[in-house]
Amino acid sequence: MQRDKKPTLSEVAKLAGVSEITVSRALRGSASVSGKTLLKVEKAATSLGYLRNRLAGALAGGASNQVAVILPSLSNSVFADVLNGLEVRLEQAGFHPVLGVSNYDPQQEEQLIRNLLTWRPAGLVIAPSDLTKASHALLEGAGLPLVEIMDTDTTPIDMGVGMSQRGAGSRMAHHLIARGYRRMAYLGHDIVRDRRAAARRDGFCATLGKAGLALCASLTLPAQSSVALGRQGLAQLLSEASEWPDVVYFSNDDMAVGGVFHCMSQGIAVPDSLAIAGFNGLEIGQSLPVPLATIASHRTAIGKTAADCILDRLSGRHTETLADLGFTLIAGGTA
Amino acid sequence: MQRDKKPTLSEVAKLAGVSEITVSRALRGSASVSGKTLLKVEKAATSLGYLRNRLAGALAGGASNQVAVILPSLSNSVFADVLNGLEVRLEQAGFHPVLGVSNYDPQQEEQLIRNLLTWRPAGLVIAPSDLTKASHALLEGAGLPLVEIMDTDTTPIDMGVGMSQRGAGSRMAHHLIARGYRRMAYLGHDIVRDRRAAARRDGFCATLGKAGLALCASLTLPAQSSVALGRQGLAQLLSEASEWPDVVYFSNDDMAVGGVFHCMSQGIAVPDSLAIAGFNGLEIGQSLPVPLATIASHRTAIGKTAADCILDRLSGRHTETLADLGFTLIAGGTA
DNA sequence: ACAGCAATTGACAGCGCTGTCATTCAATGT
DNA sequence: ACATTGAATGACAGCGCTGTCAATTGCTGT
Repeated sequence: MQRDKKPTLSEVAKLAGVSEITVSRALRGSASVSGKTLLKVEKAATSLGYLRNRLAGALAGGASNQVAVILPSLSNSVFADVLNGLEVRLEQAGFHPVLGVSNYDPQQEEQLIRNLLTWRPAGLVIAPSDLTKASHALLEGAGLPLVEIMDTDTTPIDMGVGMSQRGAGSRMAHHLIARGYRRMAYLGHDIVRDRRAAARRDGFCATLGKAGLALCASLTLPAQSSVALGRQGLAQLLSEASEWPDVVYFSNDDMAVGGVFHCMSQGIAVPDSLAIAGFNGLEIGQSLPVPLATIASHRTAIGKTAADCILDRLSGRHTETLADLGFTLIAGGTA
Repeated sequence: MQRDKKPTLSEVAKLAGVSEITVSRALRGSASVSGKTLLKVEKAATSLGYLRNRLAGALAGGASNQVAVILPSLSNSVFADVLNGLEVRLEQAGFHPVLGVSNYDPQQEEQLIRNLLTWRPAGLVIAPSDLTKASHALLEGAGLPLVEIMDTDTTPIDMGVGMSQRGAGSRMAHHLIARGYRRMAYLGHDIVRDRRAAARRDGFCATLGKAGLALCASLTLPAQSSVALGRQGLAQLLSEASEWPDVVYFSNDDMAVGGVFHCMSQGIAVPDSLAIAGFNGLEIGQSLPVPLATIASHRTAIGKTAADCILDRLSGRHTETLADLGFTLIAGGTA
């Protein structure tokens, strides 16, 4: 590892026998550089192993090519998918995500926003957990393309990409009612922190209510969602419930898959003795011996679309304020 | 969204009635600022909504607080875990990961290294897919703390954190032999691109060989690993195999879980008719009705340790060249 | 041959901050 | 009382690059 200073523009310029600014233009692919000088410059640059310093470039020119991304969690594969979609699109455009994870903690989220903004990113994508007043103010005053992702139930500050979480919950309620289920139970993970899971639950319950129904059992576990939690949670729910439910609506597919596993290990027939429904449309759920009834969220698309919003805005193109990417019911076989 | 220029140091200085450098020192928490001026400065800064510009700071001072992270994929939850570990540690220290995903493509990887280095990150963490000569040269000449993660089978350029993939394969072979299995099959995903999966397979086969055994069937599918691929792949493997194997060693847990699902849906008793082993120790495998036999890699720890390596090096502390975090055999119940 | 024009190239002045060294000033020791 | 010290503050000069505008060049048409 050589510790020497990296070569600078002016050294390349000297070697190529042109001015710094010409090197700068040549290396950035400006049109107003003749083929001959371009060649000279490129030769000089590679022979010196020159790497431009984008810190300096961004400071001088304003454009940063970094996009701040704030997610509430990475253990949840949903956000990994979103990040994946984001990264792909950003990379295509020569941009890079700078990542922050808030752990569903508003304070940490605010700190993250503040810190990431100090890098003067070209844009900011956030899956908000719960914005503090200060967070809100920071975002409003940031003066950069800003996309709030994951749900469309609230009005975005600048742009929004996602789906109606409430609507998804409602849709599943309609579906389960239509399938003839009546005794419905809910099993969720930490709903206080995951406000989108809470919105799905609310939508679900509201639709039940309109049909004159109500949850016959409900359990919310104060922990991160996981397959193990779903499995253990279903055992608890069933042992505590006063009556055996027809169907359990889980806060997401991880939990629901855990529920399916519990049933398998206890010999509970799914869906005949107990039906199971989830949310997200994860691959694992669809690869089960009996595919999971769920609602597919278009996670990767959300990431891609969010990236597009930022990129479009930066290139001056028109952008929608709110992109609702919807969701897709997967009837599956478990409900 | 106000588009106005952001307030600068000198405006804060003017308002606080001190010099720019004093503001700079105050806001960075330097010791040599009196309590009184510190207060004045902080008041002025908040009243203006001042956010430091770290672009300028890094350019002037050299220290960047960004760490470049290059991973081959994000769809694989393994890398999401690693990234998670990295992010947690970096965030604690006030650093941020800047992400690049190479898709197991050496060219893209090289491009990524080049691009990310232009941001003059404080360090670089890479899960190499396959470094080109140019990649290698870039990394060697980068002159920054550099950690190669995931496997310890090759000598790192600077620092390495991971485990022996070959050793993990070998360990599982020993285990399966000890359990009395003899007719062993292998089912893997795209091994040409995933050289770590290939290393595990090699280690597995080498150990079989030493015991006078060989794979009785083997199938490598040219696709990204997934549960669905494992499920479909096992069906194919079994239909093509000349003899029924005792056990199938899968390239990872995703694939293995798919294998378990295939068995479930076909009524193949696991492990009595067919045993199944994987790699990674994913939560899903351990939540199955019968927990998966596998080898747990310490993914989050790898991320954390890699971050620590960077941070330690930056603060001048001594760092190991190679940290082997090992792995843990989980006997499970499927083999 | 010469004005007129587009294509190239360059000089200069910062972008907003921090390292370095110099300065100020009050507190200390004898 | 006076030199000595340390704490607190400031002046200055860049970090490496790019936007702006000016200067140069080589062509064109007449």
